[in-house]
Amino acid sequence: MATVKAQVDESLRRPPKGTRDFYPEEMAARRYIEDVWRRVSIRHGFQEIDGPTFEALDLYKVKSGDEIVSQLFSFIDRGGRDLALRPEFTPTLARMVAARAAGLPRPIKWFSIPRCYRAEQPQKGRLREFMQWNVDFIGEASERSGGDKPAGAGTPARRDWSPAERAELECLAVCVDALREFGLDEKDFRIGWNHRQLLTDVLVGVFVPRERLASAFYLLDRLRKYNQAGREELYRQQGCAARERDYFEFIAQVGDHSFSAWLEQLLNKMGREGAAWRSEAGVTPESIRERGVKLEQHLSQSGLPDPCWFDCSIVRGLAYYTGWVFEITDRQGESRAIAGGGRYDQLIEMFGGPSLPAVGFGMGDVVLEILLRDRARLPRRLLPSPDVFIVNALEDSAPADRLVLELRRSQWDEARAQMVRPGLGVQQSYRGTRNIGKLLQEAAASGAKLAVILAPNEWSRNLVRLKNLADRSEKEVFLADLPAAIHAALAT
RNA sequence: GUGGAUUUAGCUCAGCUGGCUAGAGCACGAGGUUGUGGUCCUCGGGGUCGCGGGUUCGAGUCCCGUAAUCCACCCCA
Repeated sequence: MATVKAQVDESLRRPPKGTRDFYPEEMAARRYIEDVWRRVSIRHGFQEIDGPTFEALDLYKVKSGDEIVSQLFSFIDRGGRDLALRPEFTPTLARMVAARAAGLPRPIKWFSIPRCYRAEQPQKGRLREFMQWNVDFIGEASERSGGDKPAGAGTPARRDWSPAERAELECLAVCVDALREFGLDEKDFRIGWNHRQLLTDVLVGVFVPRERLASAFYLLDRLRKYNQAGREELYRQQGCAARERDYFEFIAQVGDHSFSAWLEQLLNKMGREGAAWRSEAGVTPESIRERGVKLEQHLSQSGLPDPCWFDCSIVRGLAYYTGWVFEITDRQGESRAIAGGGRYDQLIEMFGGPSLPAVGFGMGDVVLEILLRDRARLPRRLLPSPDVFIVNALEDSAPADRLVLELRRSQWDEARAQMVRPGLGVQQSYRGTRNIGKLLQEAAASGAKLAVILAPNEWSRNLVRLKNLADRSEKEVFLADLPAAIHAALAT
């Protein structure tokens, strides 16, 4: 063969920045993760959907604003349309729900496993192309809040919400169930929750003027990540008064605790300072406590195997979350977020649909896989194994080739319209050697449960040897009886 | 987009302050005992030392640039 000069530059020999090649091992790991996601979703009664990999650029501006564009891979098609590779699935979901909302049975319980794209600077756990499991529970309202209209612009929507909420619980349950199925438990992850309205009410009541709420949320999001000096800098930047700074410092010392304990601490501090609760719209410490505790009890006493902690630092940037939010983080790592989501009651409406309440969450494959590898929780053997490995020690290769194809074929009974015998996963060696020892070694490495040995002495009597690779036992079988013998051996 | 660290074979790495044809283990491939398993032995394919310049008689080693990776920012849907 003539040699050809390479036509590609060195830089073209690597996958583009922030993307991955999936060789068989990596592909098997990805499939394993996706299979768990899919299996658990279906078990919990969710149906799978998907949409286009790219959408109109404007679709992503609806909820995230213009600044999102710099973080998207966007392009213009030949008709001059602005398009973008999907950075997330929620806008597509909202579009799909809005388009058929009238005809869909409620609640709508959908999940998806889309490939998503973000033009970010890649880091550990953050790539430019990744898979993201999305689970959404749409149409199940908080009690007596279903048809609510959003409150006037400027003030967050206030509704007579009730913590007795199934959608929140189901989303959390399916998420935790998947993590459990991956072999993770409370030593590996921590569930934290917060509530937009609840937190707003507390902040306003205790120490934050309403016009400084946005700044307060921003601070809460970051307090945990900074040391003392970093926090002081933040307070200065945000123009915090001494009293605000004092409260934030107090709040920053968060650990695992219940909502009521957290609230109690704040109220005690207020009491010591002789400060008064700033009452607005009839919100009192007691009413807040009652709501928070009710939600907390609902989440923690509904059979979830893991405790849920109140965590006011979970803000989740998105403007579209309207109530409960949650985040599951890695306990041992640097609090990497494994999954996160919450309630977004106005989003479907933003995309032109009816007012439909919804709860959903996302979980990416990148952080999850790193976590599973760290904890050695990926199954040892991920590559698919054949059922049978044919070891050919005959001079001729034709009989083995014939046997391989025969065993691989399934058999369909036309008259009874049913499968009589399923095809088997069969491999044989592509090497030239007839050394049975080496071939058996290859058979064992393939992960096959059985080996069929074709060798002259037996072959001359129409016999083959059927070997169980696990316990190394073997027996002679007539060629004609082989399929039945294999199926019998596999069944045990 | 900004700053820091790193880059030698497919993987993990060695290569002292510049000096023979750049190495090991694992992995991969071929073979050895005329028919039974992760062993052993032999042999082999593989590296423009990330890439490009510079200094030097001489650069894997020193200097500059650049790319990629990781980390910290920004951002986090």
